[in-house]
Amino acid sequence: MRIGDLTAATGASARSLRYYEEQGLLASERSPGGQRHYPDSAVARVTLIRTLLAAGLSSGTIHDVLPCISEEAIRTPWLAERLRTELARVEDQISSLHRTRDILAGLVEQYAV
Amino acid sequence: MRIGDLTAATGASARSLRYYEEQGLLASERSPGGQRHYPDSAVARVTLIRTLLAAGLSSGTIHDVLPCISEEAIRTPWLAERLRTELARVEDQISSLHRTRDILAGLVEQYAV
DNA sequence: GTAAAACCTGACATTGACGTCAGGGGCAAG
DNA sequence: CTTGCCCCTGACGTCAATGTCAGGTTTTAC
Repeated sequence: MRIGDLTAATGASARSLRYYEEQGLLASERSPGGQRHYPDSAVARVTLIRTLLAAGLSSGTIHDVLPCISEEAIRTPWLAERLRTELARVEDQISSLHRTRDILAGLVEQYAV
Repeated sequence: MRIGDLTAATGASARSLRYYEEQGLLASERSPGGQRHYPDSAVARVTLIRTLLAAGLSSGTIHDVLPCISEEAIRTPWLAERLRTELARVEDQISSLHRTRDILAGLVEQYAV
């Protein structure tokens, strides 16, 4: 599939897809004319990238962590540590969001009276 | 208390506190010489602001929503709707983070073997 | 073969919550 | 009264993901 198809399938803009590639998150092959060509698996890949981005992981972090998701990759203890760090960060963020939700929910309830 | 005390008490930089004030999130009185002076309640206020910012609310949104937390404020249906919108957004974000956590936790588990 | 649609690279613009620096005052202690 | 520290405003810098525009090439459809 070409880049337009991938934007349609994922909702990510062409600009974003090129950016993901530039950051080493997404691979593409090129047609003789230089146009990007993606395998079908790219749809899932992009979706995953966007999920992680939405969770606040930086593209750099995703770059470090993603290869070991798709390819069976380098299992260094450094990477394991990195994963644990990110996991802790995400869990902190979840607790913080729970507090915020409670604050907002409390307000909404007040206004429902 | 002066701005330095408030930074010490909250962890927010002086720059941030001035920014919050500029955005209408935080009030201060001024000494004759023009220096900011805060009541003790400002500590809780700043903490709350930071919690909401960390949850991804913009300063504009917080500005719309905060008054009704501290002061007993204008209960317009518009505000109620706004609160519900933000609540929904935060809950979406929580689900998204749960997915991310599961992805990361799965990876961490793999590496624990 | 030609027009239209899709794509390319490269570069500058944007947004939000700050950092940081410059140049200048306020204020308590000695 | 001056020294040293805290504070002021204003303005420009930053960072990350993305928008956007320009100018040119490739692919598709007829």
